[in-house]
Amino acid sequence: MARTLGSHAKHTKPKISAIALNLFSEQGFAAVSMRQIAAKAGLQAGALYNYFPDKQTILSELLINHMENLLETWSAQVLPDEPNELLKFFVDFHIDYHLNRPEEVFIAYMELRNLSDDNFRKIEKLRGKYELILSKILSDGVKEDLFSCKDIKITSLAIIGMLKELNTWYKKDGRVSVLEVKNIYKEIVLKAVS
Amino acid sequence: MARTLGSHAKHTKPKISAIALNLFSEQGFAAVSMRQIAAKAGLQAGALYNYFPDKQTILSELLINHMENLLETWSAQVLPDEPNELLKFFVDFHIDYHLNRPEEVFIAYMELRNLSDDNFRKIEKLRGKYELILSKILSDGVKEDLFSCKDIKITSLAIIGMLKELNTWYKKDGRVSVLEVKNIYKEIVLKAVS
DNA sequence: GTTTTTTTTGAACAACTGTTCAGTTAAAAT
DNA sequence: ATTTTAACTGAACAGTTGTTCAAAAAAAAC
Repeated sequence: MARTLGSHAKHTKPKISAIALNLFSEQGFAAVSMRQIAAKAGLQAGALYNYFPDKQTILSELLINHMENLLETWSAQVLPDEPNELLKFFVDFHIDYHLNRPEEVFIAYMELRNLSDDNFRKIEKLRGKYELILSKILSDGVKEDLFSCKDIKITSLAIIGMLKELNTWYKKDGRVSVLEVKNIYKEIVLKAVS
Repeated sequence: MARTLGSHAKHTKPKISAIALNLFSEQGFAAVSMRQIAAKAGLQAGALYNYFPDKQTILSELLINHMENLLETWSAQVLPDEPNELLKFFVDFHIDYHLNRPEEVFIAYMELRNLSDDNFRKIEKLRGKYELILSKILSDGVKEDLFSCKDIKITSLAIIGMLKELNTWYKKDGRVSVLEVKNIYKEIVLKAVS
């Protein structure tokens, strides 16, 4: 067998992705050049085209992987049955997952307009799935008369929006620990649907 | 008196700002060129430099004006005394103001990294002032034993984050009216600090 | 050690970038 | 009607952009 496709690529492609993620989140997609990415990877710009057909694909792969990874990680969790506990679990999970991936969160939020229509729809679909997880938790809770809210879909979006905001200001070495922040948010969320 | 400085500029400068706002919010600061802005204003790129010393200043003026305008508009409101009513008033105000200015909100969120350190600090300061409005409402309510929350600053950020999220999905011709959305959010916010 | 295949280079392409500025146009002031 | 001044043009500058591709290098397979 000849040298298998990507014998080196196995190392190089993820490296490029990681560097691109870092640069995109720092400077924005449009402000980062292929030469910049290549330089940090120890390559010439042309070499990037062995791994990605164009610049946009580097971004869309990052975004799609991020969302798919989020959903897969959720699926792997062992969930509590009781709606109150499950809602708290969701808040903890969301905060943990996102605070540990600030760069992905940032570009997922900012760079959607740089995607092709196709890739944009893919992301929207994945995002919808995630929102549905929370909507399901809320509607189950409402059915059991444990939660109360005027509109489940909007409440889901509001809660996720509130959680996302965390990423824009939270600093690990700040005034409050992750544990404290989680407790504060869990209290707010639980009261919001009470 | 000779032709006063800006006799024409009075029309042209706001026009440039409006066009830039539109383009920045659509494509992002880095992706928009001076020639693009100029073309939409019926000018050559060079003419823009009669009104702005550089590209970044177009952006920073937009952002600073947006925040100052927000604070001034708030100051001009006649506020209710009672904390519950005041909090509801704040939610209504925020939603009204921001849903009517989607482009400003978008760039205020996305393009901070394109500012110089100086301008960035200015924006942060203005933002802090706005957060303080909500913090004050909450702490007054807590004093009167009407509200309860673990951490006033974080709760303020969480609420503002939740309200901001609205701008990312709300469509005027969608399933729910602005009035309904406001009511839903007011209920969530009031319960969250109960 | 030779062949085969993958990976990378480096130059080239045509277009675009923010910004400057001498020179032109047009409008207001006299 | 003439002067003064603001507004704008259009070309130029020096650099960067995403992308392509023949040729070279490097690594695996035989």
